[in-house]
Amino acid sequence: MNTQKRRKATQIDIARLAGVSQSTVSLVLNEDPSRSQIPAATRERVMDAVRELGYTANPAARSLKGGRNRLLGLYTFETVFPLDQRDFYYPFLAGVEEETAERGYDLVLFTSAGYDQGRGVYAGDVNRLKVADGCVLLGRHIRRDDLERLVAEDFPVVFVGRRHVEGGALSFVAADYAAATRDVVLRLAALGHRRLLYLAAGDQSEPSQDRASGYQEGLAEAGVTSDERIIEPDGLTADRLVGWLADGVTAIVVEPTEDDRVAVALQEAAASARVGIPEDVSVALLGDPPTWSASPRDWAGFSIPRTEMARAAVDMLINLLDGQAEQRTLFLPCPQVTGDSIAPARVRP
Amino acid sequence: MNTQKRRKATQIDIARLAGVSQSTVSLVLNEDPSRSQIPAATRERVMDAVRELGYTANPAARSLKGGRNRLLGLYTFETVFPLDQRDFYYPFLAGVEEETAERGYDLVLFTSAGYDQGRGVYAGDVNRLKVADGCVLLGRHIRRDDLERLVAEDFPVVFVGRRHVEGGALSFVAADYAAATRDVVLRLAALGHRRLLYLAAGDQSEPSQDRASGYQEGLAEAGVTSDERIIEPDGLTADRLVGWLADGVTAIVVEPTEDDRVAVALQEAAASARVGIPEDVSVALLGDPPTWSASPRDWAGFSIPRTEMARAAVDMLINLLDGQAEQRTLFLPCPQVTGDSIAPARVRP
DNA sequence: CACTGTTACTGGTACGTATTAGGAAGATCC
DNA sequence: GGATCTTCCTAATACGTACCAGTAACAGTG
Repeated sequence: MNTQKRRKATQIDIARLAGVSQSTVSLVLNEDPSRSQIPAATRERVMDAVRELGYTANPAARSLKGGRNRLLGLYTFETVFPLDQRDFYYPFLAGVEEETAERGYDLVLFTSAGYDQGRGVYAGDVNRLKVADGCVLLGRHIRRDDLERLVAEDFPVVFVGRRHVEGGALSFVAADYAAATRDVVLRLAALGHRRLLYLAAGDQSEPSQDRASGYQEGLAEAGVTSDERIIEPDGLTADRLVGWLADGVTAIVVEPTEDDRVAVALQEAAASARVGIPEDVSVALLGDPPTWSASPRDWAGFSIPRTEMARAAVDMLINLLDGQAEQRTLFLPCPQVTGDSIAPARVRP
Repeated sequence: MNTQKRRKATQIDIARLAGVSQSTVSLVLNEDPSRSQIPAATRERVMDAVRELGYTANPAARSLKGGRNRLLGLYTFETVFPLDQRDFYYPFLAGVEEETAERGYDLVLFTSAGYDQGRGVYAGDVNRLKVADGCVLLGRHIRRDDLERLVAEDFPVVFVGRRHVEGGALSFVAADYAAATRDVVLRLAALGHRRLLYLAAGDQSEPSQDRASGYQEGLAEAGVTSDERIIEPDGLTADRLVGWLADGVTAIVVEPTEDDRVAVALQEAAASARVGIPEDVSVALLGDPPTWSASPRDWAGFSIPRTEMARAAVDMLINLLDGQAEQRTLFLPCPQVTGDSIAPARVRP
């Protein structure tokens, strides 16, 4: 049946069998059949040979010729499949995968797993990502130096999320946290809240900055003058919650953290202090709610269009590759979520 | 700073910059540094040039030449990130990713997304997988023809799960469903059950076959002669359940399906018929329980070592690549799960 | 019959890498 | 001072494909 040597059939084998040249085989296989220069008879002969030998083109050779791989990279600064954070990453991954597939590319997964063993972006001064035509970047705990170096090398790269780099030329697709946060503040103001509390994560990442500036913007716009801004790492106790309410706070705006511990702690504090949400205090979440919470609820706030961000990033990357654009930044709107955790401010006695 | 022309640097560029030949560059990059023929001085010069130009090997050229990419493929016959099945696939993906990363490979994700648009393994006669050194395969709804073609081409491939192919030479890492199912039957027999009901999915996939044969084996070994084997697509009603019990069935063995509808339907039927599990009937699940069930419970049965399977598959694939083995099949044991859904058979009145 | 045009192909080369065979220069030995 | 051996490097080639330039054969035209 088959030859002993299991070498793969090449166009040359086809050519020999069909009694034509390799060039002719290539033409038959690639030329548009409708307006071809190859007559039907020859075409048939070649295709018969193709079928007989079970020929399939070698993509390596093909892309070697074309200069492109049709491979897109996905580099994550954290492990791609962290079981405890799957809900956070899943939509991003799904979006990247879908868009990549639709565009006819394949995806190379890079992880910084084993960074200490030299498996970051640069493995021994060599940029691993370069096996791909370009790369989508993702992750909360980024390495600034890696990013800067990538940008300096100007390897085509798009970050999912706003990230700033000294050189200044990092393309990204981000969620418009500023606008969404401002809108949350306006919603609360419209409900009569005049004294807000902002529970921030306390880091200086770009997403935090964007939310903070949107918050300020909202305060100014709504004419809400009173404002407490508190960085709360852990000690979010029932006592403190009660204290804030006594101070006149009627609504709390919570920035989500990686493990959502602030939101969860707040919920627990409220429960143990018998403070009703939203009866006694309104709570808005600046992002998606924790899905793994023991007592899930329908938080008001906004949601992050993760899948769309990822798809847009892939789209942008491919445009970069095609030379359609130099460097771009794109902000996607975050839909407001109505939820049931905010209510009109109670008239103070 | 950077060249205007954004062509990727090649070994020839390095060679020119370092004042050596392309061959020398290749030697420096590939030769084992310890016992190399290239003196340290030259080596340094070349490496400096490599760093300066940010050179990375072109994987297409490399694999065209027959060399290695350090890229492993992961081909899934379904989309990799289907949100509704995430719990099924997640452990596999995690296992593949971990093992791949640990071995110093990167992962290329191939998806059949848009199979209808001609994006299977063979997109227009091109075996896309070939950009990788080898490939791990995964999925429930496989395409036999694609598999056969892959095996015929003898591209290095390992399936996660037992799959049979006409040619007969498909390597795989599978869960030992037969042994695990036999053990489940023996457990039930030890509890005094003499009349079992087997709810099978009704397809002829290899996993189904393995479970079925293990079931028969268990029956024979335990001397349980009475046995009902029923294919139940949908109409699993409370009435039928009651009927089975009236017939003397004391235990039900359920084969999991993709959407776990059989298990869920059984649970609902039992609830509405006020049949207690395990008081009135014991139920064992031949696989992991549905995680998204409305009323989750601790099913007895066995669990599928998904992550281990995936890791073992990657390991096997790398061994194949290194020429350590020709073709291998490996069965991993499935740990029995005690659960609370089985109990001693009630003595019949 | 010389001419132009068309049809149906083929030769040759480039893509970037790995590898083999071998060459030039110097060192070592007698 | 030749012979032999090392050391360090290069030329050449192969991998499989795509595509350009070209050619041989033949048909049509005047």
